Amino acid sequence: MDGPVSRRSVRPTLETVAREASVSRQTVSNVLNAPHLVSDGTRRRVEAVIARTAYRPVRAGQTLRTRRSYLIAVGLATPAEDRAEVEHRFLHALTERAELRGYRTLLYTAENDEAEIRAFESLLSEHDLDAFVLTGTHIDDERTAWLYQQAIPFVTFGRPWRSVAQHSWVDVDGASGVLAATRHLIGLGHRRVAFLGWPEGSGVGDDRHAGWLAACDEASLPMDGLVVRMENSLAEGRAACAQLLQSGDPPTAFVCVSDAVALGAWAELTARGIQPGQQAAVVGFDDSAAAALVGLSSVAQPLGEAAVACLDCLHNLLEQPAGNSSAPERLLLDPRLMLRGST
Amino acid sequence: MDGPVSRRSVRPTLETVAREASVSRQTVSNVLNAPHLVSDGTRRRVEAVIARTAYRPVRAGQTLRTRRSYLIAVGLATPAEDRAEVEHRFLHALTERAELRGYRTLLYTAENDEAEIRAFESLLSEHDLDAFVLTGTHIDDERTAWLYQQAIPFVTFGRPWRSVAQHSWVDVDGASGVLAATRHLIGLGHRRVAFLGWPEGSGVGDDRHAGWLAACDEASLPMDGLVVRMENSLAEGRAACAQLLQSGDPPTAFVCVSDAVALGAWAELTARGIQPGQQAAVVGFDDSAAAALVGLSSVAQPLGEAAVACLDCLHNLLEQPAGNSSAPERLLLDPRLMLRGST
DNA sequence: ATGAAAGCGCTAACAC
DNA sequence: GTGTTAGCGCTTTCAT
Repeated sequence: MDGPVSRRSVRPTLETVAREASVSRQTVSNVLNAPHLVSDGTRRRVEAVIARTAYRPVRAGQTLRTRRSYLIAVGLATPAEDRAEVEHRFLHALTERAELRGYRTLLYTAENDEAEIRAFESLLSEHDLDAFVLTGTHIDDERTAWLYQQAIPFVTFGRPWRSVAQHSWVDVDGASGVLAATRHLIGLGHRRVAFLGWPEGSGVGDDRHAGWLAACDEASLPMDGLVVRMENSLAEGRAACAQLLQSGDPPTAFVCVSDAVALGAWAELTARGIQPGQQAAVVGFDDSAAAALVGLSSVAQPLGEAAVACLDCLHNLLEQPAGNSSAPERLLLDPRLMLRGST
Repeated sequence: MDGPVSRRSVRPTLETVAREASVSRQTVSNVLNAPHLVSDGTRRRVEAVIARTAYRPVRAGQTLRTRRSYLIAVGLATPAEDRAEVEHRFLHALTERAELRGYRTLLYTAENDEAEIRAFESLLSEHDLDAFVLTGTHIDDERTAWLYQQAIPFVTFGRPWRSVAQHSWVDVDGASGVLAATRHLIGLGHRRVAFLGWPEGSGVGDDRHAGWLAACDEASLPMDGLVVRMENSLAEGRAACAQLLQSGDPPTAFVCVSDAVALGAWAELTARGIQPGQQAAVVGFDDSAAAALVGLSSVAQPLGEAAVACLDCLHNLLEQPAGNSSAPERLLLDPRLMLRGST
């Protein structure tokens, strides 16, 4: 096998291509960026040289000139046991689709809003980032306010919760997902359907709760004493399930705000010898690997679609003729109910 | 609140700073990149102006001149239920630590070696990537061969398995992790300790198997009929556990090659009314969220350390005076046994 | 120790 | 439709 060899052997530039095709550098540039300005003959001749020499424009030159980097920044959430999977799948879809459009995704980390804004500043001034994709939107989000104020292109995966900033966003309709799940359980004959949720006040949690509410309401099912709120953990989900089972008229189905909580309920049922899917039903949210592993039905977010939608939003912001800023887009995607053994 | 405002208001350049500090652009550049060449007085004066104007060098200019982008590319694995968590934690640590050293991480995706090499090419020629971090090394890895042949700086998280390419790598000592786990079980009094592993031939799986082998060997414990090999899934782990339990002299402990397999064993034991941690023991590998959720003991990879080590390797490759390529580094990190209820 | 000149690769603006 | 000129922000080289 050959040993290492310098990779700097031949590196065609615009100049090289121009010379070989007997045109000016500008014409080569036009073939690439504004082909309609070039006559067919010239265009083909230049394209042939480009293909033969495997010429590729150097981004740094373009960036220096145009202030566009074709780089999109994405924040990487601090590893909290629960978010990793969703984050990973979204990121993968986003990166893969961005590549198709000639963009690359750049990662950054930040512990809080303030740190994230500092990250924006340095990303912007150093690498001329074209746009940002934010996740984990929350009430009083300083990040979106800052970006909006600076007129920097961005989109959030997660709708704004009481935000002053006008911006494009993409989100998954949690209420609709939970509604579908609850309806399914009701259709199966369940008449006492419990909801294991997060404490009130988190936009996402309240949204999912609303879906359960709507389903029970439309079927005129009881709701009193069937809601338990807790932090997001298996242990708490398990305890909540136990608590409900001990009540006089226990539920037969458990709709859960997350897979962690649902797995807790699942564990409690199993421990009591109650087979999920037979004598009782459980549904989670997020379609995690663990859910698939134990056969837990769960509401799956369309992460690939969400990523594409985010890129569409950015496209509209970035490829817009300057000054002509169109209205922000809002897109709510429907999740999909993944049915497994637990229902 | 104020409406959006153009962010192009003031953008100090070297020129700006030079003028305000009454020095040449070159001196400002030296203050930043070679402070020892500048007299104390001048340096302080220039630094003051830099601070006041919040000047930051534009990477595109530097990159154009020096062919260094301060960008490190990392491949994002295709979402396979199992890898997401490890990948996410490694990526987070890598990005966070890279930022501290003035580097940013750029993501790319690729379905296979060939596609990944094409990604290298375009990343290199377009964005002048400084280095690559690869994961998921495997036998006959074309990626490392290519990078090595092109003399491009890179490091792998995962040791080379029969590779011709000489390169720096960082890996976690799976054998040592499983050895520690098995020893722990033996110390607890278990005399028939089973190993649930992957099919032979995967470097990683064989490595972990070797740890179990060594522990049983040193304690003169039986090994015959105590190994079951399977694909990585909960279902197969469960079946394997059931199969072993039905044998004449069933094992009392199960050392597993992954959390997925271990969770399968855990599920089978629970279903049979055998309490993991009481009448039987189970240990997994990777310290996944699911393991923490159900109280499964597991071997945890030191992902943060691994990320730092990868960056150290890259540092040595990148900051090296040209031509003076030091020998590749190899680093095997010890994992940590996370003890929970299942043992 | 500091400054001046040149040029990295590219495209905007304008001339023809 | 094509070429010429200028310059994006930075660092290398060389002169002082």
